[in-house]
Order: sequence, then structure tokens, then C-alpha cells
Amino acid sequence: MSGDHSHNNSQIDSGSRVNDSHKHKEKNKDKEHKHKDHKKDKERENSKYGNSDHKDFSEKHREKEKERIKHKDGSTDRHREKDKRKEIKPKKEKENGFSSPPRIKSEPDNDVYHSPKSLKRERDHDETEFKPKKIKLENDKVDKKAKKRKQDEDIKPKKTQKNKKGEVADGKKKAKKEPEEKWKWWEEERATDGSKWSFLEHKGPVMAAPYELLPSNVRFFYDGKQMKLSPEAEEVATFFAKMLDHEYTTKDTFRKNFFKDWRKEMTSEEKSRITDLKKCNFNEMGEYFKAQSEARKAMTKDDKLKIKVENERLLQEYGFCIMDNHKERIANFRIEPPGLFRGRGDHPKMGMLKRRIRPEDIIINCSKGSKHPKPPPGTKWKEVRHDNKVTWLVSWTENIQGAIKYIMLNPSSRIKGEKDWQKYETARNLKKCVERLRNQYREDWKSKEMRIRQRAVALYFIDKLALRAGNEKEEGESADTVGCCSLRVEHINLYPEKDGQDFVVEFDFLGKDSIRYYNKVPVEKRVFKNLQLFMENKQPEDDLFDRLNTSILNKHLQELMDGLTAKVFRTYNASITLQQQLKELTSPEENLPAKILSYNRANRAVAILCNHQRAQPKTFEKSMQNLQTKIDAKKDQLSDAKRDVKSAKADLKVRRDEKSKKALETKKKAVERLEEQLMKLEVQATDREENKQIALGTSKLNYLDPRISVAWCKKWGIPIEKIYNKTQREKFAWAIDMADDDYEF
DNA sequence: GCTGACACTTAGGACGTCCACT
DNA sequence: AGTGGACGTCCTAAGTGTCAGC
Repeated sequence: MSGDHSHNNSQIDSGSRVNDSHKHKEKNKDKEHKHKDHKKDKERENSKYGNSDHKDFSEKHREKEKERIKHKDGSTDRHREKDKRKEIKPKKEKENGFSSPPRIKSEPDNDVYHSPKSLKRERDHDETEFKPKKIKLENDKVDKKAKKRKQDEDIKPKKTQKNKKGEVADGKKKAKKEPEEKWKWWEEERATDGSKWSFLEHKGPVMAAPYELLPSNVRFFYDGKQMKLSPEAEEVATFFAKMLDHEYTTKDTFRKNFFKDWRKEMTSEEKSRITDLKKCNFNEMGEYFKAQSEARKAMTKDDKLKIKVENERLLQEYGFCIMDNHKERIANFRIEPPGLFRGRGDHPKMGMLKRRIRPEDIIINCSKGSKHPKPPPGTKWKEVRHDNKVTWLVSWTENIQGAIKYIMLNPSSRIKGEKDWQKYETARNLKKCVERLRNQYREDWKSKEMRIRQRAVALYFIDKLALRAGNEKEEGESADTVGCCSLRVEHINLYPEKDGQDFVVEFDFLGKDSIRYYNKVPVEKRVFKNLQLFMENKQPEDDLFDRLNTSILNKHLQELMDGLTAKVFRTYNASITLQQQLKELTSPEENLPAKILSYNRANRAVAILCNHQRAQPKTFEKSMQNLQTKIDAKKDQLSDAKRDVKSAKADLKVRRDEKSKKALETKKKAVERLEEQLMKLEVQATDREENKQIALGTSKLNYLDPRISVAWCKKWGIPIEKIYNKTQREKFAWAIDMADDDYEF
């Protein structure tokens, strides 16, 4: 069963980001329908009792069975809490993590600090095993000592490096050495006390550029008359003007939200005069920005270079931090600039003003003993804290959803890499027990308790279809999207028989980012019957799994396996599918491009499973046509070349001289070359066609154990660069270093 | 048990850049 | 030299999951 995901091939074709036209009901309904309201649910269940003559599925036996379940569920279940209460974990020691005093560099070294080779852990038998984070407390002392020792020694190479720096003369040597001297954090011990770092120093965020007033010749008109706006109102107006070309400035919600927030920024005079968005004319502003971006494109090389250099300087200054003796790249060191919020899908808050973030909104996180980042002159940070139990360097609260935003490290950093590695190890643990779990949930389909049946069916979907968990969302706060646990009755259709298959479930809902999930899946009979049961007497907008949410599900999963949550199934199924597909699709005799096509196909199978879609590129049709033209031309060339060979052969027969022989050879070579070129083009066309609506990047980056790909490359002698670009190689450095050609996920 | 706050991963699109081809 | 198109980077929204406090 594992990895058998071929059934949902139909998914992508019909899917797309859904716009307003997609038939999803406005979710205006009262919260009473919401799952949380169990009272209501019970009422509904109870009312079902009286109604014994539903026509749909009337076998006596089934009725009885159903009643039994309902009774059970409605009454005693809730009181019978699990005996298997989770053991109380020993509380983490509160030590603030600064067990060893942070080492402060008076001046951050420009280079990575290298750990001495002697310190590196010997490769153990199973190199890929991940050292569990939690270790017994008794070990703590020993471990800390080891850590401290390591840190002490870590410092040494730094010194030698500095010496080296003095002798810049033989920089060649150094440059050559650089790649192999990359810090291999994966060969070192990991902190075990829950602390994420012991020393952290950074320069703080780069604030958004201040607003620049429009030149006076760029005018705004209200109701046909020119009007000079106050700076605050003008800035917000420019946000709208910059979007004039976008469809969403025509959307009601967008306009309404924008106008409401814009008015808040107006002076009282402006407010009283500007009362109707339709009467606002932003065209000159829009033109101005268009002209600006044209000008930017048309800049001289020199000017472009200047910008590049400036960006590089900013990156060098703010783009790195020092964490535990190593210089690490920061992922997003810029504060998000103000603008108009554009959520994805049918977002109720689209068009709202995303406020400018001031230093007073920003929390800085760094070591006590580090050089604290300075706020811009005349301002203060909201707070400077020293919390080494978290990984972020900077945070602020955004005004649209009230969510917290963070500045964190790059995926190539130790702190992200360890987490990533751990993720795949958890998924591999799942591999070891997935059959047991599958048997278990299949058993649970027959449970007497409704909640357990629901849990089991939901888990089946998560496993088989790689659905997301589906947390509850607050209504009206974001687009109406769902995952497995939050599926509603309206999101599935049941067909006892469809297209020659029995027990087909048709899914049609909006998932994350309002990407449509559409899939028709034959399921086991028991699942089908259960679904019928779950849907009985419910309204379309009622929850399918009214006795289930992600927290219940994850609690259950945690009991089945340490570290198991719903999303682990996605990781597991994605990775195992890649591994299987690679095995299946790669044939030894294929040449390099064909092998890479096979890899992409395996990758694609995963992307389809995970429903990773993208909008078809706007230029797709045209570029495809171009490619086809090329192919046709190549074919013509080829047939010409073949004809040449024939005549050369004939020539040779007649003349029988060296010259004709040579000529024939040349012609033959030409044919071979053309054939190869043609094949390359055809492979390219196939790949592109198959890929038009599918995004491979997401799964590659987030779901596929990189060691599988690395092993595949090593096994077939494929250069890793063909699979991973530079950024990806940096992110997966750990995997590239540790996986051998025989790695098994 | 429920809720909200919080931390962190996963996601697609916009846009810039580079490179092969003409 | 110009250009189409692939590729890479940046951006930030939208998920997942945990935990503390009631």
C-alpha cells in the first residue's frame, strides 16, 4: 500500500487557484454550525434518532449498528478518558541556557569558524541516525562539559585563521581550501537542554525605506478636480496606484477595505471631501510608477552595478549573524515594507493597509553579552530580550491578522538544518511502524465509537492522499480553506459506483493558499460506509468529522509513535514515493538527460501527490510552440542528413575511394549528432508539457529526504548539480556529505 | 478541555538575472 | 547585440503544532 498513490493522477488537470468564480458558498453562517459546538452536534445526533425511516441505506442491520454507535458516542465516551494517560515528562531544567558564558568577539570574523578535524565525530555504523534531542537528564552534566570543551577548542582554529589572514599573500591556498573547510555541524553534538544557541549577535533588521513624496507634477484628482494630498494620505494612495493594473483593485472587498483604511490616514478635510473611491483618479500616479520601473530597467550598466554593490554591502552588513562561533546567513533581514495586504484566494481582508513597522514595534533577540543592534537614531526598540529557547533574531506583530513575524536564519544554517534532518528521521521512524498503524486504523473503522471511526477515516485520508491536517480557522479572518480534519460535507461526494470503480469519493475543496484539491478516489467499502454515516443528517456546511480536530488526532498519533503528527505522513509518503519511483523509472542504459527526466518524473509524482500546483506560465503556449517549431526544423534537418548518407553510400559504391569513405563517415556523424539533438529537444518538450501546472520545487525543498536524491546521484554517477542548484546544495549540505549510494530512506 | 499566543515550516507568485540561441 | 525563456531569489502569506493559563 505504501506509496501507492497513482490513483490521484487526475488531480492536477482540473485544479487551479480558485478565484471568485469557484462555487464555494459564502461562509456567512452562524457559528453554531461549527464543529466546536458539540452541544449542537449532539442535538443533531439526537434528533436523528426519531427519524428511523431514511430511505438511502435502509438495511436493518446497518441501522442497528448505527444506533449502537450513536448511543455509545453520545453518552459514555466522553467520560471514559484514556487510561493511557501520557507520562508526565520531566520538566525542562530552567537554566536559561547560558551555562557557559558566551564568547564575544570584539570584531566578527568575516569567515566561518572552523571546527578542528580532531573533534569530529567518527562516522558510526548508521551515520544517518539522528541523535535524539531529548536525552536523559543524568547525561546533562557530561554533555555540557563536552560541549564546553568543544567550544573552547572551537576558538583555536579561529586564531589560526586570523594569522592566515595576516598573510594575505597566499590567499590562493585559502580560496582553494574554502569548500572543504565548510563547517560540518552534523558531525557535532547537539544541545540537549532545549536551548537553541548559547551565543547570538547580529546587526538587527534593515528598516523599510522611508516614503518619498511624489513630485509635484504627479497629480491626484478627485471628482475630476486636482487635489493635493497630505503626505500620509498620499503614501497610501500610491500603494493603490501601484496596483492599478491588477485585477484585484476591481474587487469589491479589496476596494472597500482599502478605502476604509485609507480614510483613517486622511486629514479631516480630506476625509470629508473624499467620500467615494470611484471618484478617485490615481492614473497619473500609476503612470509615474510605471515610468519609474521602465527607467529602472533601462538604466545603464554602471547604475545597475551601483545598486548591486549597495545591495551586496547591505547583505554583508545585515545578512549575517554570529551564532555559537559561526557566521550564519540570515534568511530575511529586511522589515516588510508597508503596502496593501493581498491575501490569497478570496480573502476577507484583502486591500487593508499593512502598516509601516517602526523600531518601537520591534523586539530584538540576542545574547546578553553581545553587541546589541542599534535602533535608528532617535528611536528605540520595543524590547531587547535574551531568549535562547527560540531561534529568531527579530520579531514584530503585524497589524492585519495580529500575527507575529520573525527574522530567522537561512536554511543552510545549523539551526534549520538540524531541524530538517530531524524531520526526515521522524518520517523514517514512521516507515518502521506504518504497517502497524495502518492495521490499527483499519481496525478502528469498525469501532463502536464514532470519534474513533472518524479519527481512523481521517487518518486514512491523511496517509493515502497526503492531505494536510486541517486546523480550525477563525471565520472571517482569512479565506475559507480546509484540510482533512476541517473538511465539510460539501467538500466530498460519494459514488457507490463511478467510471467502473466501486466506492468512489470525490474531493473538491480549497486547501492551503486556496489551491483547489480535486480528486476522485476509490476507497475501501468500510471507509465508504463510514463516510455515509458521518454525512447523515448533516447540512452541506457541517463538518464531516464533527468528533475530530487536529489536536485530538495528533494526541492519538503521539501515543502511537514518539514525535508523530499528521504532517509526518506527508513527509513520509512523499519521500517513500520518490524512492520507489526512482527505483522504478531509472533504467541503467539511459543517458544523462533521460535519467534526469526520470528523476523529474519521480519528483513530479510526489508533487502531484502533495497537490503542489502552479499557475500555468503565461508564456507557456507560445514557448511550447517555439519548441515544437525547433523540433520540426530538427526533424527536417535529420531527414535531409539521412538522405545525404544514402547518396554518400551510393557514391561510395560507385567510386570505392578513400575520399567517399570519409565523406560517408562525416555524414553519418552528422546524422548521429542530429538524432541526439532531436532527442534532447523532445525530452525537453515532454518534461515541460508534463510540468506546466505542477510545481516541483516545493516538494524538493520541503518533503523529499535529500539523502534519497544524493544516493541516486551517486549510484548513477549523476552530478549533484543536475538535481540541486547552489542554494539547494547549501541547504542540503548535510545530506550531500553523509549519504552514500546505498542510502535507504 | 479550550483558547490564544507563539514559534516554526510550507507555499506560490513576483521579479530579477543569466544563458543559450539567433 | 538582442531576446526568449529558464532559473534563482526574494517575499510574505498561510499553514502546522505546542504550550501555558484559564
